[in-house]
Amino acid sequence: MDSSQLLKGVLDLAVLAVLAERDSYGYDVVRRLREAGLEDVGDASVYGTLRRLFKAGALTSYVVASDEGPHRKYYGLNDVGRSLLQTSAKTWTSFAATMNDLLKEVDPG
Amino acid sequence: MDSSQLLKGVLDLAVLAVLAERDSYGYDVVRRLREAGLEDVGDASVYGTLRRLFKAGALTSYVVASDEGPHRKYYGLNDVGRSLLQTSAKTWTSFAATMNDLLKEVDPG
DNA sequence: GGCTCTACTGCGCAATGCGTAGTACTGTGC
DNA sequence: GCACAGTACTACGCATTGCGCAGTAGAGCC
Repeated sequence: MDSSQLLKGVLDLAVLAVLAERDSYGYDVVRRLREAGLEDVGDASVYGTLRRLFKAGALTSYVVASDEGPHRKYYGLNDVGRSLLQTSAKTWTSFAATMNDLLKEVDPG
Repeated sequence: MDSSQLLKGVLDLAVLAVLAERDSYGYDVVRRLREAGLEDVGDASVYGTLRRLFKAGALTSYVVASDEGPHRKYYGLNDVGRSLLQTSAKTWTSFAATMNDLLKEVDPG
């Protein structure tokens, strides 16, 4: 199975999770997700997700000048985002539990 | 988050898992997935997945007449399917672990 | 001046789950 | 006999969303 498909519907959650820790900008979110283990995440996917979440009203946004390159567009969670994160996390956890249940009878050994 | 998106890339795995238990036909796979907790899975998605997996050479197929309705197209795992199931399960498990890691710092408690 | 790293945007594509309609067989109730 | 529900499958088109790639642009290094 192409692991990239697994991100569908979960990248939002992953992005919200890293933003919950602290405000961040696109390039940095990509780095942090990859460090967390999502090594194959595409940068365009993350930027797209940030834009989508912002458009959906879940994020605040502000621009900060940088010493080592172009300006950075920081994003942070607002109340909508925090609440979205909580409900999404619950949905994910319960879904993952269901899948693990389905799979446990499959264990090869 | 729309929980339907969570199925992306995972429905294959779920279908393979129920077929691993025993051979089954589309209508029955839908029922078993819903009983397992995937209540929102659409029937067309399952039929589509079965056709896709069959076309990919992961399933065998045979038709059986039924007493209580139209014929049933049974599907079962072959070697390719079993191996696909094993690798997909591993990929999923590791991915889920990564996500749980990301989320554990988010816990509202 | 060209190269790399940083940082973001936009375009179009591919995968896949879903809604809906359609076909068709069996059994039940009138 | 006929309408209807339950069973069982197929086909068409849509929406979502992650990705590849190209493009723009600033800062530092050679």
